[in-house]
Amino acid sequence: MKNSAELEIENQYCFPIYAASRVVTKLYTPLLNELGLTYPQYLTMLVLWQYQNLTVNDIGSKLMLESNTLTPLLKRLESQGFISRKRSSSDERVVEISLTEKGINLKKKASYIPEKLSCSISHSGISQEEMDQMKHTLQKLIALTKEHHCK
Amino acid sequence: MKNSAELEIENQYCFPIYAASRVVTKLYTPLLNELGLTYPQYLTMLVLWQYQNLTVNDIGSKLMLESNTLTPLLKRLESQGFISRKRSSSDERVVEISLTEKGINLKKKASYIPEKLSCSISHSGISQEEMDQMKHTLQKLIALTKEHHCK
DNA sequence: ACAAAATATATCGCTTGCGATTTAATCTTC
DNA sequence: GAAGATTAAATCGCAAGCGATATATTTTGT
Repeated sequence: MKNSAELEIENQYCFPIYAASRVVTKLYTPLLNELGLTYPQYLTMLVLWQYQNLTVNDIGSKLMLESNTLTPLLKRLESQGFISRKRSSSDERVVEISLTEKGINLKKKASYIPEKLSCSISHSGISQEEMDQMKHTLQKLIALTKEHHCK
Repeated sequence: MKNSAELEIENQYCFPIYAASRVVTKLYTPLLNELGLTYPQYLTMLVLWQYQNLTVNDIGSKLMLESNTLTPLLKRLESQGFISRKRSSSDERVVEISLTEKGINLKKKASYIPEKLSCSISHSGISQEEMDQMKHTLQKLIALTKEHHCK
């Protein structure tokens, strides 16, 4: 079997993104367990804390998720009592998501999470500058969604 | 509601990793569909093409996955005829994974994938240097798995 | 005004990913 | 060499994630 370096796992550029994504989720997990949230649920709460009232589509465009993922996730947040879901009266296709009192209060409990996470990350020896640079590069990658393909 | 910048989605450092990971998977998907593989299955095949014979644990340590994820995935690769699974005779706890003829042949069909992907990525305007830098940072993050926590 | 297109959400079926536990085999230690 | 610890896979249950499709509503074009 030919040994092509391009197919070696160590030479993959995308594998570290996949692996790091799972590592990050695991860093969040113990913190989020205390709030009763998963990581995608936490991201959803983040945008709701920031914008208060959003439609399913609004949330989806901020998180790059669609209704096939969000609808069940939002139903779980609803059954936990953090949000409420209501059909818009002006457009019956739209479901408006809003925070309940319990959902609003959760923000206080979540406020220390970013700090805890930066603490964890600082142990990896990644500087703020490095983190900013990485974020910038990742955002270029993310922008690829809106485009074309190579044949 | 207090508006703490740290909880704003745009200021999250980990969200881009999560989002980029899904973007990358979507870039691979049309290419891998032609081979009949998913992205995690492709990663598994990569390490098998490189090392030929590995145990479930070996694959897991290279991909940072455990048997609860790998066992079903490997059974799917087996039912597709790409690999075979056999209990080790020297240690009956161990399952040895090896490539079938069909699995070996798949490597040829996969050989053009890295090139196609770099083509896609080059459209994002990310330089090779930038990609290397990002990989390096991500690997530091990944190394956090092996550690400690912040209280 | 009415048919067709577009839009928003939901549903279905499948694969991943993982925490927790189980089962079976091997290793340690006495 | 038997008891207890360790190890390797597998199993279970659940939440994501997503392609494909369905359903309902609104918009558009004529």
